[in-house]
Amino acid sequence: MLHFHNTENNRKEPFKPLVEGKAGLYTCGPTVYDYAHIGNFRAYLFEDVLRRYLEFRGYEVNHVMNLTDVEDKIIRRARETGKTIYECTAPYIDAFFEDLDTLNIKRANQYPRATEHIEEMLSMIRTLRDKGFTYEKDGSIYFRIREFKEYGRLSGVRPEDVLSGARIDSDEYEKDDARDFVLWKAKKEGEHFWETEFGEGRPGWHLECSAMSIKYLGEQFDIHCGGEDNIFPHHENEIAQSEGCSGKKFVNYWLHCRHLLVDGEKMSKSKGNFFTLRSLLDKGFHPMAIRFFIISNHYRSPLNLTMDSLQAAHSAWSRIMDFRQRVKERIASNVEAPKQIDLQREMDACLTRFIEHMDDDLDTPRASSALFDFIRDANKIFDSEAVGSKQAQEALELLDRVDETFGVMKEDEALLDDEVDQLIQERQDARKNRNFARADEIRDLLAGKGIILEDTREGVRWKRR
RNA sequence: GGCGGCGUAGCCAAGUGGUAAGGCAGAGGACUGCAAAUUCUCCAUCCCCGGUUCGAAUCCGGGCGCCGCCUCCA
Repeated sequence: MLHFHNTENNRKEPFKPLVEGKAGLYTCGPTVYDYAHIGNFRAYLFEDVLRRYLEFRGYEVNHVMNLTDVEDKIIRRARETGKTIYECTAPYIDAFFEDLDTLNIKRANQYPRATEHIEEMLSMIRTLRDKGFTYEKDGSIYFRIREFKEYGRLSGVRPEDVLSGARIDSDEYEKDDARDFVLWKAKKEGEHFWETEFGEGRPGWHLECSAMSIKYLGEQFDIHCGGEDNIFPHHENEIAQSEGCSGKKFVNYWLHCRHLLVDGEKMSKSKGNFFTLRSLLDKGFHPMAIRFFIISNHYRSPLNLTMDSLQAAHSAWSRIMDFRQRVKERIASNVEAPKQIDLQREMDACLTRFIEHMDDDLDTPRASSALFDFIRDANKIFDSEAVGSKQAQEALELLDRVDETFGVMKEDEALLDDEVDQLIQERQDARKNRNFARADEIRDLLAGKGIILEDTREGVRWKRR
């Protein structure tokens, strides 16, 4: 039985979807004013694993991720550069989707954009106004949290505590109460705006997620995710708005991932520990190693990224890929052999443990240990030469089954240029003639090009890096 | 100040009452022309102090240390 840790009550609960066999999933997406950083991708990877595992478990998932394409920083940049907000965000939207592909993140069913859902947001404001949740001040519309009795249900932040915080900053917009949040922001001079019944302005950030999730998933849906920093105030405010409108329970399961740290500290540009996916790739890290590093840690634990930990993840990932390669070679060899009962038992155990651990709030670290245990035991059996092609095929199917969720076993295009191909041939000839000096010379040369050679009984095998 | 989380081997990281998964790194052995890959062996008593219990990394209390949120930052 699948269980999730629900932020709302801080407990693990069995997952019961609203509709049998289906799962509605909303995940807070990027603000597209810059390249997403690796911390953002931790959240998207966690959500990808969640979505993949739900599908693995037979759920039909409707996954919606928003693109925040209008907010203060975007508007500021547009004003500074003289471009439209759409011109400012377009390149980063493209980059975002490229990065998703790089990390083998499955596409959501919908990527609604804030700018295309202004009407839905206005409609919510209208309803909230009619129900007495809002007030207007200087052209902006605010949500009065006092009117929503359950405010604080998700985060545990009690309204009366918010004010005691030392860092309340409300100088930009005047509110009745610093704890209230804005639904509609009056435009300032030179800013992008929409002409509406509430005046010229733009939507507040929290509103878009409520409007779009309700539009695509309904007033009630199963799962809503984001990074831990979204718990308060963003998701707390979403609940207030959404439930204020509908009068119904908005979301049944709130899942949040902890932050990714770099060298033990929160990423920030000023500390110089700020990485985009692209900058890590430039340092030579393999995208699948980055993916494995992130998904093989538990999503509710802080994750500390260091160059060493990425390197270690690469080694671990290589172990998986080396084994997979070995299995594929065995399949291709067309060897007949009686079925290995031991291997069958290990395969069954691997899948059983994998499911058991993933069912337990997506315990990917333990799920991966089930995989590694299998790889070790299977390698041992393969060493004995006792596995036939047919059973190797079954082993490959098991790996693929696991990878439906992990998504780390994406292979590189297996292309070698002619020069490298010739060098490998030349080295094989040299080895035959026992000219090991030349053979080693070539191996070192190729290593310098990032190509690693392994001499196996079946012949030479190569891989990158 | 308020809310929440964490502290397990050199590093990463599971494990929430019965005598510590897994990965990386390291040492040694097997295999190999040498490597690589693979495999075998070795490598912790769980921040500190009390308490509960037949029994605690796991529960309770108190410390110490670290982190996040309370700013439209996943």
